[in-house]
Amino acid sequence: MTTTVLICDDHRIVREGLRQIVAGVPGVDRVETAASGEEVLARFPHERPDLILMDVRMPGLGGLEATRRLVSDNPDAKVIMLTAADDRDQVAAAVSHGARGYLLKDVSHEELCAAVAHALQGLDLVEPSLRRALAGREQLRTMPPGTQLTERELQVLTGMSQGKSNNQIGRDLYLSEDTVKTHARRLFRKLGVNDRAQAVALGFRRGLVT
Amino acid sequence: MTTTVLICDDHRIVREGLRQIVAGVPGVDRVETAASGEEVLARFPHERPDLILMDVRMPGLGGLEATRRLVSDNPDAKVIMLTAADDRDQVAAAVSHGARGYLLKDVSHEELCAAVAHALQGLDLVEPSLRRALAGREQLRTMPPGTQLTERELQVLTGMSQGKSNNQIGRDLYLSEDTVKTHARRLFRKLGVNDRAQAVALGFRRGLVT
DNA sequence: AGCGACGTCACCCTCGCGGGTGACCCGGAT
DNA sequence: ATCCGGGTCACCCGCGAGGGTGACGTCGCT
Repeated sequence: MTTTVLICDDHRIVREGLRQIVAGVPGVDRVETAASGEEVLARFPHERPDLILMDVRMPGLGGLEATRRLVSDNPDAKVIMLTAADDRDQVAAAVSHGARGYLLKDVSHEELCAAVAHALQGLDLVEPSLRRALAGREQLRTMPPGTQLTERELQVLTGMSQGKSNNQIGRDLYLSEDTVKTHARRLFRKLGVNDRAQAVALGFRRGLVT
Repeated sequence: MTTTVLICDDHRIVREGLRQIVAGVPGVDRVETAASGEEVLARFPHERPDLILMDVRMPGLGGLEATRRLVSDNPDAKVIMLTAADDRDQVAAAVSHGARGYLLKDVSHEELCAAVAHALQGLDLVEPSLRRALAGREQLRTMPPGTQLTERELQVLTGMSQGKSNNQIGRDLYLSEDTVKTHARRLFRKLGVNDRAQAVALGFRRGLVT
């Protein structure tokens, strides 16, 4: 039985770098690469990799959404999210979306090897420096729906990030301005912000909008 | 005489990946790595690398500002910016800041080797797919001061991206709210936007704020 | 049948935002 | 000496944004 690791990142350089490192891990027989979350979803059913290393920040389907869908369809999939050092929000979100663990992108060669080896043995990964960020993990998993942005709210936030007024957003979505304002108020509450500028900033930082 | 390439990226994985590739380029004798723009500035005078590969997106001193300062102090420095596929604004900005060229992060192994080899021969690099983005290069270089954000304006924009009101920004910077509003108006004009939400979005997209 | 989340819309009210304009000071370039 | 860019501050004005509240419909779950 062969052990396969699938690497997913939109930057070829990162893919190759990871491949070089992961290929040297004892017990890893094959290393595959994918350039997008969509590709992972499409290939997983056929290739059944034992472990997936996936970047959070990707164009199109982001790492979070890709993981959520993947794990939803394939509960046995093991996903380790790769993240920059500064997006703890995304890390917490990743775990709540079904990732088995996460790694900072600036881990050393050795740490990465060890992490992959551990993950292949079925262990979940928690980077020490960010352990506290996961203290609220259970809260995230069992978080009442009231704290996740709904589709509509995300559409309104996207409109805001494009500099549109509530009225313009309403016309785009075939809604009244008052309805847009209602969604705006609700998403402000969920994000814990007071105005659209803050919402846009937080949206960018959390990767909700691009 | 040895030929040295200095790689600068905040992610160790990317550094190692690039090192693997660049080390194989004919004519390259040494490959050094740095984790931040500050480190490059500090080490350049002593090590005098023949070529620097620098990521645009880095915490602290960004790739753009690091390049600007480096080239300002050392006009003979050769810098190639590494950029994601979607930030053309930053590419144009990079060139205007003194970079000799740029590469998309998902270039192939071969393209990267060829690019490094060319750069070491003193040629500037222009990725075909983004050549048009540089049509305005001269405009950028000779751009009248009226279109670059001033230090104050950037401070105000930063405050906006942190969700602060004009009043709060004023208190932070020891200015009156009216003065903040004046800076806000001016930076809106320069960015071509109508409100702070648009300004924040554009700021994030152009890498002016993080 | 009841409940809660979501979506839609409306009304009121307050306040900060953004635009326009004018003014003064400073420093560097011509 | 003059001009211009930048910084600082002030006034007025209109409008959109944001908060509060209430309402009604549709789901899906229990």
